[in-house]
Amino acid sequence: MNISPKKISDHQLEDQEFSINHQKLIDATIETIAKRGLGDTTIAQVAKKAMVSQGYANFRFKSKENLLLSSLKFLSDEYKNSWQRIFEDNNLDPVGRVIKIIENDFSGKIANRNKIAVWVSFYSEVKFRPSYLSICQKQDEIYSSQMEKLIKEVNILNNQSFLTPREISETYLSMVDGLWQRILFDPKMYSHVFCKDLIKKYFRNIYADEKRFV
Amino acid sequence: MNISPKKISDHQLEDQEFSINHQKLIDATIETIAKRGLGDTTIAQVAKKAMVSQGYANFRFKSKENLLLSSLKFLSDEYKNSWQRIFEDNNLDPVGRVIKIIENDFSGKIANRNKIAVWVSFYSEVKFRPSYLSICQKQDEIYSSQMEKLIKEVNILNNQSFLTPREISETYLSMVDGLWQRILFDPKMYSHVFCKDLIKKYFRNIYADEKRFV
DNA sequence: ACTCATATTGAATGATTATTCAATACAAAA
DNA sequence: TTTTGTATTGAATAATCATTCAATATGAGT
Repeated sequence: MNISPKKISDHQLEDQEFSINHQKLIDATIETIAKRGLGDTTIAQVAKKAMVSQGYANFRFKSKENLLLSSLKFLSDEYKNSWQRIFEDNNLDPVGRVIKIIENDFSGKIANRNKIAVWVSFYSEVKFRPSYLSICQKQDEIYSSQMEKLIKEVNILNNQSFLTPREISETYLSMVDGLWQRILFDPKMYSHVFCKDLIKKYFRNIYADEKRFV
Repeated sequence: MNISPKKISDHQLEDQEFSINHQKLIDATIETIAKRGLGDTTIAQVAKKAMVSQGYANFRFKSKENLLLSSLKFLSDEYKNSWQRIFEDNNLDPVGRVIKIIENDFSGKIANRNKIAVWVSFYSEVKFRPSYLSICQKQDEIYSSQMEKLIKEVNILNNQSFLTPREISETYLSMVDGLWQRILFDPKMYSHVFCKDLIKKYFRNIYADEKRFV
């Protein structure tokens, strides 16, 4: 892999979003990574899948690095939108929101094998590319703190005090990451139903009276 | 005629794992992946670190792919040896063994940031390289079934029946994978102590009377 | 129709890197 | 010492790819 970074300004980034080709290229990048892996993803393949010329792909994103970064940003935003909506949903009580969060984290849109493959590819490079880290980390911090806040409400309503909201929230987050990774290994065994049930059982064990965590 | 006893020549002995250079190259490969990532690891860098010529590295392992595979195998075996010993330790009661397993999974030798970086790099390629998958998967299955057996013993001794051994074991394994990944993101926050305490608290919540899970 | 600005192409370039192999160092046997 | 077989080197090769850019297409304004 041969990447020479080339920074572009925020102004340029915004401009790009209005282009159809911009999104076509990002979609093609994600598909290609999912199919061949980050290391074997070339601009030529992405451009071909997006049906533009190779030169154009590079011209549009200034560098391969920038194309990858934009793709990670896109995935990250998509995920964030999905859980943001749930945390802000006032029609649901705290437990109802927790259940929606679990279901979202193992929905077909989020926890499918292709998207997980892309996530894990980027994760694996996080140590070497600070730009990847900052995108992933910022998102994770918000998710983490929102989750903790939500669990605090559940704890109060259920008179649970042995485990702190922080502990429950951290346990949940690490289980999700771990299960996603396991879906990559063995998608049959780690079906969405299996993963959701495992996590619900974890909560049921904590909140014994809450029958919705079956 | 005096027939001297047949001697096995040095080069035959050294053929595989007995060679010093063999191990030097594997160590150098792991160090290089940890430092630069799988995608940016070149034979030239590995050879330089191992202080042999580039041509020799390739000659010895036949291909880069094979060198990577051997390195993964080495890491995998090292990990396996560490937990195998604990599962077989008859001096400890079941709970004692569980605690040792947790401590091993977050020991400096196993859960350091370099080794995790290497693991995650290989994990991320598992979907595209069946040879990686088979090495990781086989090991994981044994670990998984041993853990389940161990938890079964703990469950019986502690009259715990709401959560099945399988569920507890799967939860533990996914938490470990998730926490390892998080160590990569933020090694300060996810210290070994933090990770071990989080997991022990999980067990303490299940086995309320077992004071060793502090 | 013509001009000019922008969008897009695709072939050429240059850098990187796995792999090969002829040449050499080395060591053991004769 | 000389021979012989093996270990190791490092330079050459060939393949892959990101990146560049001169050429061309497109389309809006006049």
